[in-house]
Amino acid sequence: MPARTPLDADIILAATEEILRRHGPDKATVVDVARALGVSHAAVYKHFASKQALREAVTRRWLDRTRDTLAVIAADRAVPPAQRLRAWLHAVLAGKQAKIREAPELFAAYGILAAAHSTVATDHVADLLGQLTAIIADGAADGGFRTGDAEATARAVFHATVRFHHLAHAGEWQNPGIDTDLDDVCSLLLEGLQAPASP
Amino acid sequence: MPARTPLDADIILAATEEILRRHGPDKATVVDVARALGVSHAAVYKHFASKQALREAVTRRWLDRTRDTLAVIAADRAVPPAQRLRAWLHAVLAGKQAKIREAPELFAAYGILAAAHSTVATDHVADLLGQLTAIIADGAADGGFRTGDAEATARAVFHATVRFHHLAHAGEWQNPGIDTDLDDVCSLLLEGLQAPASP
DNA sequence: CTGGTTACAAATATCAAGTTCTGTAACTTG
DNA sequence: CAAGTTACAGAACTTGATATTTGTAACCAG
Repeated sequence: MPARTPLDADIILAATEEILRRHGPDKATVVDVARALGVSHAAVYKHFASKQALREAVTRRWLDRTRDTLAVIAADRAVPPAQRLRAWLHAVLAGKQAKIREAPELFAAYGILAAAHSTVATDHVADLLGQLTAIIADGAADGGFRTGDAEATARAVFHATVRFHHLAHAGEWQNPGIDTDLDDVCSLLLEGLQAPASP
Repeated sequence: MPARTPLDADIILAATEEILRRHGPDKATVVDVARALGVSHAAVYKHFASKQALREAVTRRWLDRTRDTLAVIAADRAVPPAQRLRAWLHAVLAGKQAKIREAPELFAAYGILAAAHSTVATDHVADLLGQLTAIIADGAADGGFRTGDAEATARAVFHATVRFHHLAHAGEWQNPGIDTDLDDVCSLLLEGLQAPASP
């Protein structure tokens, strides 16, 4: 019996996200997703080539929402670049803390994906690096940042703040001192970026 | 039949390290260690309270050797603090790369220990932080570092270089660009430390 | 021919059995 | 009694039979 509901990619993604949220990434099967939609599991394979592809699509959608939120902060010319950099880095951390709190299962799914070397993870990092580069380029233009290559500098800042955004350190984000720690690293980096001249 | 060999803690530790090296941390049992020494496994328990304690003792010995090597670099007053800081951070990375290359099984054992929240890991970090603090204190005294609290600054530097010493990032230490990456972060941090005045 | 179905092979996961390992205790010997 | 032994209970690991899941193919309705 066909034509119960139309069943397109979006509906499948929403259902998958729900199943993932409920069952967690290890126990969520595509049979579960199909059952939730009232179709056979082969039907979802008409829309997604593999379980891996389905997982990636869900995670990508989820990460893109984060990216868009952060983009607003990164592009806000009203805030001076130094302050904006600090705010952006704190927002990255706060966003991930919120994700863990609200959807630990989805967060775990992202971890599995990252470990599997999916492009979803590297693409997301590239997006964030782009935003960081924009902030630093702004700072070089009018905020007193002394930097030749904004992209290389962005990479260095990203590497120096790995503890505050890389999944491997998610456990430390619960520490009460984590925001102070980030502030301290920010201060050190901003000092370096804003230094009038190098010896 | 007693009194074949004396059997003290050191002999057991050496045998354990050998077994660990050969079998890896998951497959190495205390029965294996005892067999290698030609005694019953209960004999080992006369010297170490538990398998966990035995593993910790082996790892602690191993890490202490690293600590001592790095201490030489940290304490070398002949090298100016800025350069010494850079050299020390590179030595930390190089040391871990060498460990992975030469004794991946022992390295894995350390990872298991760290995950189990053993004090061995936190003690080692404390040791390294102490060395870093000493370098920065030297820099504050005579190397042109502008820092109020050497210990807090050391912590910030340690956090900012997490990618280059935390086990979670061991996979990235194979990347060809890793040394350049560390250099770039070092430069940024040193710029911050040496900045003549903050805005 | 789009959007679904059922049916099936291969890869994976689960579970209950037997086995090995950890840790303790009671025992032996110089 | 120091330095070991054997013996044993419970926890943790194999192992292999069974069940689920993934992914594909051949088939059907509008």
